[in-house]
Parts: sequence; structure tokens; C-alpha cells
Amino acid sequence: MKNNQKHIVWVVEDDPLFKESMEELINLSDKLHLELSVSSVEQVEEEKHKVHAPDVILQDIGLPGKSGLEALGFYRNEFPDAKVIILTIFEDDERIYEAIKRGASGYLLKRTPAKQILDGIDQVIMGEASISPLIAKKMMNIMVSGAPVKESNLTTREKDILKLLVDGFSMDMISGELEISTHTVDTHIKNIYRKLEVHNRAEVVSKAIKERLI
Amino acid sequence: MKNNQKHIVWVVEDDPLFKESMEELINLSDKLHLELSVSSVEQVEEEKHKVHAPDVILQDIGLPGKSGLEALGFYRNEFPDAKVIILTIFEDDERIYEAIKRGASGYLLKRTPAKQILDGIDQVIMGEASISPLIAKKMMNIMVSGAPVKESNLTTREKDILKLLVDGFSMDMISGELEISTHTVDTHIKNIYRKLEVHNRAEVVSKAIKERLI
DNA sequence: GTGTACCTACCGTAAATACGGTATGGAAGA
DNA sequence: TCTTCCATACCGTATTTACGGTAGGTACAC
Repeated sequence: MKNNQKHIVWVVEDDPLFKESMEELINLSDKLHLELSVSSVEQVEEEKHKVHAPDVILQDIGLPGKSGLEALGFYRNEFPDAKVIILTIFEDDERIYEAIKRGASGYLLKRTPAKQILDGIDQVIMGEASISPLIAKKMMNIMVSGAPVKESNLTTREKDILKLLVDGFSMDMISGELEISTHTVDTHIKNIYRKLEVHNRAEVVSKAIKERLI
Repeated sequence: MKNNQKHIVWVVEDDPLFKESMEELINLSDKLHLELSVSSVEQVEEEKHKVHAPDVILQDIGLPGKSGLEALGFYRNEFPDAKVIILTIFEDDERIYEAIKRGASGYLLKRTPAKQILDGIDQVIMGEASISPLIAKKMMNIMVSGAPVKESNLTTREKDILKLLVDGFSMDMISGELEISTHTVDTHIKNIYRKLEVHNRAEVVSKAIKERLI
């Protein structure tokens, strides 16, 4: 949209009550213009040529017929510049992951206060993302499913040196950095190798990073 | 914490101005109690036995000495129930990914309004997550792409050898594994080093893992 | 057919590493 | 007080690495 125009919003939501409250919400904002408000993705496909292209789409995810997830692919093809905010009463991991993969810019629970939904719209227009805290938590869980931080029995000094090893420091450089003799550095490295059961630089760096020992 | 007590908050922040504003913010809340406010992770390690364990830690990520990322591993070991909110002026992908992997419950930009930081503290206490919209966007980017992968101009053979280097293989071992002469391995490694602009094993392994070149 | 990229192979050498020792002083804990 | 752990420091040496060369054969593009 041009700078002096309102941002065009579409609403796709089958629950009449919630749909109505979204309509009111957008109409209350002087920066947003409600261009289309329908109750199914199929209706969007019918109406799409009759209305202006959206800047933001508020999309219910749990729709009869085409789901909100399927709609995301459709929007990406037809309106690549539109930002889509998924609205949901559900909180399951799978859908969050799928929605993000398919290009959603926001993922808000329907119980989010009106003010925060408006904030969310502003945020996605600015190129940021808007996520309810509970959803954010689930996103994090999805990302984390992998490597926990392991506890090593390295001493503080050994961790100091391990950190420098990972950064590619030689014994000489470490000696200079920590202001201790190269002999001492050598001793520490020997102890690190023994504790981590490795025998060369590559192994120690690899293990330190992969097992997040630093 | 018990229901009728205030939630215990620690602040670890080296910028005196921002640290002070965090202190004021927490003192203004009647649900939070500022138990510890220091300017480095090292200080936390010194003071940890003298104060009550935290419910929430506001942790600056860009500290001299031990970084906020390293602190996360420490907190997980020492105070597994504490929720950590990372505060940052930076917005780079790598740190977000790392912080979440290491168990941060929140990731807020320092420019976040005070009210929203308090909201964020409430959210992590409730087991939700708190993320600035810009950070959320970056999280989504990371999820969509699997993980930030950099394009290198390494040849197939060089990548083969890089994998073995990361696994701690010596030139001799690589030579045996790939059934080529050690001289050839040496040549390939030289070329890898030149392309990645590194000069030793530790650096090449570190770069290969961190930038997901393999 | 000329150039370029890639994989292969070899030489020499200064530098760095890996690893076996031993040893001292301080702090922490039993 | 005695012991253990930690950080510090030193010695010697075989092995490995880093990196400067050079060079042949193949494949593909222009």
C-alpha cells in the first residue's frame, strides 16, 4: 500500500462471534481497512478478484473445508507480499511448525487481548513476527529437540582454555592471552584431552561445540 | 517460591544505566523481589551461595568475560528451575539459536518497553516464553531453513575431507580412509584452509560446525 | 583448442602439537 | 593435620601440521 493509505486487512474466520469482534477491532483502527471478511478459504478464492489485495490476513486455522494451513500455500502464490497471522484456539506443536514452514508471520491464540492483536498486525506489517507467549514456548521446544548442554568435569581454567582452543588459539597465543607460561597451557590441554577422551585439536573443538561444553 | 512470597529476580547486566533501570523496574513490582544485581557472570559465581536462588534471571548476552550464552549452561546446572530471559541489543541469528538451544525462556531486545519486560517476566514464570517480535521473526527464519547454512565454495572432495577433519582424523587416517596419498590430503587441506580463511585444525573444525558447512 | 576447475601427487622445512614425565604452592575439605 | 584438587611450571621428543612450491591427467565450457 501507499504511505498515505490504510493497510488492507482480510479476515478469514468461521466462528461468527469471533469474526465479528475482529471486524470491529479493525474498523476501530484508523490505520487499517477491512477489505474482506469471509468464513472459509473457498470464499476467499471466489472473492479474490473483486477486492483489493491484502497487506495482512487474519486466518483462522481450524476451518471446515480448506484449512488455514492449506490457505498459506495459496496466499503465498497469489499474494506473496501479504502477511498472514494464524489465529487459533489450539496449541499443538505440529501445526505451529507447519504454519511457520508455510510462511505465516504470526501465530496468535484467539484469547489474546484485542490490543495485542492490533499490535501483532502492526508488527507483521513492519516485517517482524507476532507470537503468543505460549506459542513461543512451543516454538522453542521444537527448536530445542536436539542437544542439551552436558556437564563436564572441567575446571574453570580448563574451560577458559577450551574456549580459546575453539577459537583457534595456539598454545603460544593462549599463553599470551592468559598471561601464563606455555608449559602451563600445555599441562591444562593435556588434562582437558584426558577428561574429554580426545587426542587432538580437531576432536576437542568438535566435542566442545557439539556437546556445548563452553 | 511459595505462593505468598515474591518471585526472586537476579539481574546480570554490565551497562550501568540499563542495569539501574532494570533494578527500578523490578523494585516497582510488588510481585518481584530483586535479590541480586551484578555486572558479570563471574560475580554471579562468587555471590551465588550468599543469596537466594532465583526464579527469574535477566541476563545480558554481551558481557565481557563469560558470555550470557555460557551463563545459560551454568544456570541450568546450578539453578535448573530458574527461567532465564536473555536481554540483547543484538539481533543476530546465531545467538538466538544458541540461546534457545541452551534453554533460555525469553529473548528480549533491550529497547523493549518496561511494561513489556514485566509482562515477559510474568510469562516465563507461568511457563510460557517471551520473545520480541523481531526476534520471533528470526526464530521463524531459523526454523524454516532448518538452521542457518552458509554457502561455501568447497568442492565435493574438500567437503569429504572436511567431514573427516571434524571427526578428528589426521592426514594419515584420511589418506587411509579415502585411499589417496597423504600428499593429496595435504593439498586438499591447504585448499580448504585458503577458502575458509583459517590456519589451523581448531579453526577449520570450529567454522565447519558453526557455519554448518558439512 | 584454450582456459579453468578439480583431483591427484610429490618435496622440504619451520612450527606446533601430543604426551610421557616431575614438581611446587595454595585452597578446600575430611 | 593430612589429603586431594587446582593452577602453575618445566623437560624431552616423536609426530604432526602448516604452507611454500611444482605438476600431470581429466572434464567441461567458451
